[in-house]
Amino acid sequence: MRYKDDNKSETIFHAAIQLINESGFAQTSMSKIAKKANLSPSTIYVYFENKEDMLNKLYVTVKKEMSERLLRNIDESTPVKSGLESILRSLVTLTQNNRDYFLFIEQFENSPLIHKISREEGMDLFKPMFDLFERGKQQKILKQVDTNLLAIHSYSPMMQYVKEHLNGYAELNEAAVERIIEMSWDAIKK
Amino acid sequence: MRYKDDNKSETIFHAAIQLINESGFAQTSMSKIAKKANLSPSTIYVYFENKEDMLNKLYVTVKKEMSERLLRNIDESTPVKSGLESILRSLVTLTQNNRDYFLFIEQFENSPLIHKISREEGMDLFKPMFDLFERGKQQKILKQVDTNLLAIHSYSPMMQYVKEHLNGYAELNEAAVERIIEMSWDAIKK
Amino acid sequence: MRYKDDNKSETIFHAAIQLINESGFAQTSMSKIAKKANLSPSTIYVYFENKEDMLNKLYVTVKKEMSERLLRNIDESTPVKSGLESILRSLVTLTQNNRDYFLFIEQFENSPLIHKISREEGMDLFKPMFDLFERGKQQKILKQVDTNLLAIHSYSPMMQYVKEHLNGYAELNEAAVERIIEMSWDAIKK
Amino acid sequence: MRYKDDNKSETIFHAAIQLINESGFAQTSMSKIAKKANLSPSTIYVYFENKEDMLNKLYVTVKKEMSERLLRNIDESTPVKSGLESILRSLVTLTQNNRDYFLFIEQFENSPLIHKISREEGMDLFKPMFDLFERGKQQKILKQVDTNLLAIHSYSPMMQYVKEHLNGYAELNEAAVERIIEMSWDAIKK
DNA sequence: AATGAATGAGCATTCATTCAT
DNA sequence: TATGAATGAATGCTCATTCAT
Repeated sequence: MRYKDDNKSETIFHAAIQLINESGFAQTSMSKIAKKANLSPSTIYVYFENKEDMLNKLYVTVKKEMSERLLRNIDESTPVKSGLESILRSLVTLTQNNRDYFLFIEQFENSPLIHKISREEGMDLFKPMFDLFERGKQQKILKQVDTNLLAIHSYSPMMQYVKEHLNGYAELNEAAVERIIEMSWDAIKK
Repeated sequence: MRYKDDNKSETIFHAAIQLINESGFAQTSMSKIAKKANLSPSTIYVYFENKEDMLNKLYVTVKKEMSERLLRNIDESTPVKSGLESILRSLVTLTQNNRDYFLFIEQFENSPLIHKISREEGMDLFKPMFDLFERGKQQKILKQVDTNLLAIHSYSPMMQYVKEHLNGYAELNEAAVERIIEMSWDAIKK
Repeated sequence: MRYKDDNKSETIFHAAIQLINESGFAQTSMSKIAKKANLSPSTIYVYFENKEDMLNKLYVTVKKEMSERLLRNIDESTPVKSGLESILRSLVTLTQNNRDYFLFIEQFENSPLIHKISREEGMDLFKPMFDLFERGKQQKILKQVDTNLLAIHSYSPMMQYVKEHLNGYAELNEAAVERIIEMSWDAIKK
Repeated sequence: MRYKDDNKSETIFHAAIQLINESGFAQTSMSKIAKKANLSPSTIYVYFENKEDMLNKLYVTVKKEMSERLLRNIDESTPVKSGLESILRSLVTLTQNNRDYFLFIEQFENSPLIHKISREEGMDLFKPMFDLFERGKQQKILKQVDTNLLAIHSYSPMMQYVKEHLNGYAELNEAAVERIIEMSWDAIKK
């Protein structure tokens, strides 16, 4: 008897992400994914309940992978400012080196196809970042506002910047990255 | 001979937006749109070349409508700070009163189904906002950085905040709106 | 009040024949014909009851045009042998100069879309040729067999030859035409 | 895993031929074929790429079947005259016993829906007949003309005769068959 | 007579999924 | 576990035709 093959599951993931990024979820059929992954369509159903389930698992997996790498360098002892810098610089590197993953996530960030539960699972992963800002507030380094507002002002601008570059509208630029970090800091610092 | 009915085109738009928001583009068939719009499926093809064309036209139309309303209150004489405030407050009001439009746009902001040309058409609409920041730089009120960075720090955080509320994660809150405007201003002001 | 325009009818004919020859009846829609003829689809229905009616009228008209030209040179006084020659040579010239007409006719010669009555109408047109052979039998120049058999041996081979050339399989060749006439004559002569 | 069923392919063939003969290719939808063959429409696509592909495969298959049966009785030792007789008599029998096949072939003999390559594949099958005439020329029994002309004068008249009967214009008649063979022989013999 | 808009019916095809092995 | 065959349901779209002017 053979066992489920983790490798196969990953092969499916990669095929799916590529196709979905290229042509969208609607245009990406299970057969096409199967063909790209060199499998039979029915094999996909060994690993996922159905197409929607596959998408949601894909979403959570990728999001987890990305957030772990993003937050890998910070812990409870990281100074707030250098924590912010680390996160934002990692964001730049990560998105540049994992264009596929990132585009995929963005595509579904606002889609009704992603279940609320998957979305929440994805958000929980960023808890360490929230902890960082919490700490900053306690240390009176940051503004005494809702932590979520600090988070928003921290990552949204860089996210937006990075997104514009992935879509190919301009070259990413080290000086700009530096500026954005400073500006975000100005927004949240006391 | 019968005459084309501009109304019909709008009816299709509304039916399409609602359905797409509810279940996504893939799950929204032309027949379903037709049924909701009380039309024959073939009539849709009198107004649009195909499904993709419909989506793109929808995207540009909605984006135009929204940007016009968003920027309606600013002109070349508006002081920079009150311009920013006006835009951000309008953003809040608009998205609250036009939840459908806004969710629709967000859903396709990162989709490969939207052609580059539609996306660019959409971006051009925000020129007045860029002009405002340009002016702020000349008046030495704002940081001397790339105007795009000023723009990013101005609208991304509020956009993100508003998005979280539309998705139903929290109640929108006037004090928070106030805070976000201040924080964005801190980010971009000299 | 305007009157039906014979010209328009012909314009439709030409557009239809061209499109049908290129892609077949199934692939040729009324709209496409209308577009090629620079008309509204509904205008076609002023001249024809429906698509099938149009096809049948087209068939009979073209067949009539062709048979008239084919038999134009023979009458009751034409000697049998030169009558045969005239017809067969005309067949060659006609098909070369009216490739479109000929291909169209061939395409429907065996189609269930052509009504029996149209087909019979088409056959009646060849009466003068049958008369010629009748005369040949009376004059004891031709074999005393059913006239239809004489007809068949006269035109089928040349028709086949000509057809092979229209389909582009070989260059039409004067010597061959000469041979075919001789051979057909051998087949029917006493 | 299920296994492909050659039978299924034939079932589809038969259903298709019947429907196409009755109402033409345009009027014969894949669903109708499926229904007649007691299959799901999608199953047809397991066996054929698309409707056009199905038609072409059908054409070549039927043509092959017919030509094999037509030429089954002749080989390199068959005397020319009896070879001709055998072929023409087989033609009569075959078409009478396989009306469906024959009508189908005739219907598409001049259709642009049949690809050049299918047509050529069909023509190659008649090589043995051409060999027979080649031999007749070497033995100085037949006229020293292009072999194709001999072929044309041999089968076109009988083909035409047989066609007229399949279309129901007259009863097929043994004496006439005899005559046609003689007349064709007169046309090609030295 | 002429026509652009409108449409219900239907089409070829694809799809997510299940079956049978 | 793995899979190619099979399929009912659905899809985007086109069509012949009619409507309304």
